[in-house]
Amino acid sequence: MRIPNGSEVMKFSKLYAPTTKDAPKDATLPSHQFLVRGGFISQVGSGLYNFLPMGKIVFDKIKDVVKQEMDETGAQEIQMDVVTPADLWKESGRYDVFGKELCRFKDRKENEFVLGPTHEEVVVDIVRNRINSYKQLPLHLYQITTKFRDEARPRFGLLRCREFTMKDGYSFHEDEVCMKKEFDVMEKTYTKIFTKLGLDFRAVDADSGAIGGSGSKEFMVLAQNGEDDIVVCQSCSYAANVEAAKRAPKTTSVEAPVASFSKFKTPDMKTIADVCHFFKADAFYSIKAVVKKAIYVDKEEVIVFFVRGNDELQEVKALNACGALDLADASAEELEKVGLKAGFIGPVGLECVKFYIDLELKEAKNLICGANEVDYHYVGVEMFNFKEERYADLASVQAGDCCGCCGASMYVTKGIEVGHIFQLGQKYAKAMGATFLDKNGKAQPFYMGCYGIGVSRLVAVMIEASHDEKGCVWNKQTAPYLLDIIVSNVKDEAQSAYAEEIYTALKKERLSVLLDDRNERFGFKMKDYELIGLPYALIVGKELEEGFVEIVERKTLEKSIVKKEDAFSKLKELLS
RNA sequence: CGGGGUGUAGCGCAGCCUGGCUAGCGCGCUACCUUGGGGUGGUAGAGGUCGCGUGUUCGAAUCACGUCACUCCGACCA
Repeated sequence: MRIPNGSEVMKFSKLYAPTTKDAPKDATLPSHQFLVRGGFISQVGSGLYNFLPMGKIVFDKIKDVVKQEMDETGAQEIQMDVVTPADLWKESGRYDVFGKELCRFKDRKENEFVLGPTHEEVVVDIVRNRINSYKQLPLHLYQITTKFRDEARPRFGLLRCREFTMKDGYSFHEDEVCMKKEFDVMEKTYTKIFTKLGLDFRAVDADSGAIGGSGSKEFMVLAQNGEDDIVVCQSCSYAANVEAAKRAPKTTSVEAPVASFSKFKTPDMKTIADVCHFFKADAFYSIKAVVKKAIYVDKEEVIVFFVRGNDELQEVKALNACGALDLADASAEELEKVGLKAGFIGPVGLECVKFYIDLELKEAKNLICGANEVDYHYVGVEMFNFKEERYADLASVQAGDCCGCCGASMYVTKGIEVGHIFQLGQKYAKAMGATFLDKNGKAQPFYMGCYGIGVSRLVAVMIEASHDEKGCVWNKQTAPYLLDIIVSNVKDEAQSAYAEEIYTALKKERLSVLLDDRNERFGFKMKDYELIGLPYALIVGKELEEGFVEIVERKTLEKSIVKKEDAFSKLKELLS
């Protein structure tokens, strides 16, 4: 039963929480195992999960935190349809761009629809022709609803589902300054939300992917099992997703292989290691060629990306540089077809394909690179005379690289994305013809921002961030109940009566408690308690005869013995 | 999308290679007894279109082909 302040009380004998000893065999992550074993969620199909009663309570609690903070900023909650006419997606141009993750279908009249993976198009449709003056701006609308993305490979339980719940907000502004202001408000708001949830997180610079726009920041919960690599500075506050990370230009103390420009025979030396060994040069002074097949809406094209020999290509950066929809590995045949000599590719004199060069190679000297001729390399290469547009940030920042802000060493860690905020600019408003009249009476496309939080994912993140080998360790903010009253032996009337009494008293105080009144053995109930992981337990057992009960803290599993008449006030203090 | 694997009771699995008794085991479930501070012990039970389809065969969970679902590694992923 849900009592008025939003907390819950329940008797375990009535609770639908099918706990199990065994986890599904595909559950590899703690959050997946414990949420299934603890009876919070159940899988219904690939990437599709049901929320059982306790999972639903946790979900609602997280949702409440998000909603409260959003409302605080003046954003207004709405609800958009999950089913969206495909025409809107064609208008924005994303119908072709979004790829197979966008689930498309037709109704009985053969009209095309999509299941919304995000709602920029719909929200623009909501405001266009209705907001028509700068006087009506800014405006921020948000929703907390179902999204569907047909993931290529759903996995990790709630962390990578096909159907999931997200809080997505969209703001409209008359100019960039106002948009940026809201962006900052959202950064602060998200910080409040994740702090309230008790998570260890960082706001990091990010790539904006298929959503588009210029500035974007991701909120990453630091967790070993994260899917994203984050670059973090050891000394200053700089942190970024590796897809967008910047660094101070790489340097080396190793002496340069000074030489005048010339061509050398390098038989069968196809790797950086081979070539550098041959010339006795550090890989820093070589140029690595990475060949990719870029996929565009209407064509495919082989493109070469050049980075330093001791760097790696960052694929997302490469993708952004060439503006393709996707990059795939190029096959040996494809290289041959366009005239590339695998193992001997270099930027000098390269004319048969489009290519990009990492920014850090600009104006570099004394380099070694392929001569675009089998078994030959150039030495003494100087990077001049390439067109400006050839240069782009392409290299992947690695652990040990120096921070671009303060120069200190940076390290790489794993994170789980729980929020992402974007400055969209006029991208969608322009594409969809959504304008307002500015102060000068001129029609302008809206400036937009968009802000997402993975609400259902957070249910799993809470556990990923807080568990032990026995099960979940919920904090008070998100626990399904705050306390489990464990009756050691329900056949002992004194124990049952005492437990019932304290349960009723706490219920009156509107504290969220669970009473384990099941006719099960003590060990069985304790295992369930530890698995479910409520913040506290009250054990009503054999010491009751002597006038004592025990309070257990889940986090430490420490037990403290208290007099039975002191338990109520002690618990009231702990749970409030 | 590329490469593997699996599908037999609610869950976890054996049986399949080498076709043939009534398809088993553990956990869970039901009833009774037992026990009552760490998933107690016992007795008796219930529960299965062997994913689906076609084929081979006297006979298919077992072999072949097809199909669907789930899943693992990788790629991908607001």
